[in-house]
Amino acid sequence: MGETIKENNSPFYRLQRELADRIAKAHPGEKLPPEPELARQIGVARSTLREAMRSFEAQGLVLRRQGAGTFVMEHNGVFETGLEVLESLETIADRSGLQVSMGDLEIDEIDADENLVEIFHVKSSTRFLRISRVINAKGCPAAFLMDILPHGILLQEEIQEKFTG
Amino acid sequence: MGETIKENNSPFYRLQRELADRIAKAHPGEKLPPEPELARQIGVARSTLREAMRSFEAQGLVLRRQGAGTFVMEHNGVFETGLEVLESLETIADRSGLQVSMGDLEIDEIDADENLVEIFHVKSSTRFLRISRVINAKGCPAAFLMDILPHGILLQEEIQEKFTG
DNA sequence: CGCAATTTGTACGTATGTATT
DNA sequence: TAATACATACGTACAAATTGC
Repeated sequence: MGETIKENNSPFYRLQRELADRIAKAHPGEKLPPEPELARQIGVARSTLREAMRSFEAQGLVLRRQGAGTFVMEHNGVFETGLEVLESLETIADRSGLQVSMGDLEIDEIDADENLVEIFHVKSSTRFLRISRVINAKGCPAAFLMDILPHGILLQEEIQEKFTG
Repeated sequence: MGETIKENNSPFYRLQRELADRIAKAHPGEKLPPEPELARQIGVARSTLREAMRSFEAQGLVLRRQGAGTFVMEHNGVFETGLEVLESLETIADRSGLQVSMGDLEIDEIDADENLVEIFHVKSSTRFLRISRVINAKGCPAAFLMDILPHGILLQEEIQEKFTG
């Protein structure tokens, strides 16, 4: 009966371990292999890989840019300032006996509008990183938080471009 | 300032709106049609439907149980953690070792746009409180934070209904 | 209790669209 | 312009959990 136990060799579990390992070993800003190749290396379909990768993106561990690639996003410096909002929220929630959790997390890139250009003193072509998330209290959406950061803070490549240009 | 949240005309967004409509019209605890049938009704593939449904589950609007079905979880109660959230943002600055100071602070009221309607599941006429601020690190603007909170909506009645039913 | 139907979960493969380089 | 790479969408098959008989 129990001979052919269904171990955790399930593709899903192995996928997450494999991905977490590769992300952990990669340096911040490093680009992961293209999805088709990475999927082939791990031994899963690309659509399956994307399902797993989606959760990593939701955790803010990677940034996927269409046409560019998937980049490792180790939190560093100012970047955590925004996300630490969540921790402090939980601290407050514990005091008041509320249950607070983070709902939808969306990370994308935007072009600087007038306000951002004025605030950060950058050119209008500058790309910004936007982190949007919903804070749920007792299962209900209670707040919508949005952080906008200069994209260069996270990707060292663009920092160099900034200095050259 | 212009709407910096999102401008989305993609067909995927239309599917989300279709789903949001179905969920809105359903009563709390009601069971949605099976995925294959619901996908057929809307006119998309089941896998596509699931992609959209995933975000709704992440927001706590629906509960999906394998083997059982997808149930509407629309508890609409939101309470007043707003002010505490604001104070917590200042706490973050103190906690991080960075020399962080708050720059421009702007507090105003806005009408819910499509995104907020979808996130908080409220009517489009609902007013929200928006707090915008600039965080300065090392003398330079490092982040732009925006918090959007419901403006005094509280319905605990429906929460109790959930426990009774 | 077992068994089968129902329903969501997982995985794959293919094709096409869109953004980036 | 062309190649690259992620995004979207569809369809299929099977696995796993739930429900009801």
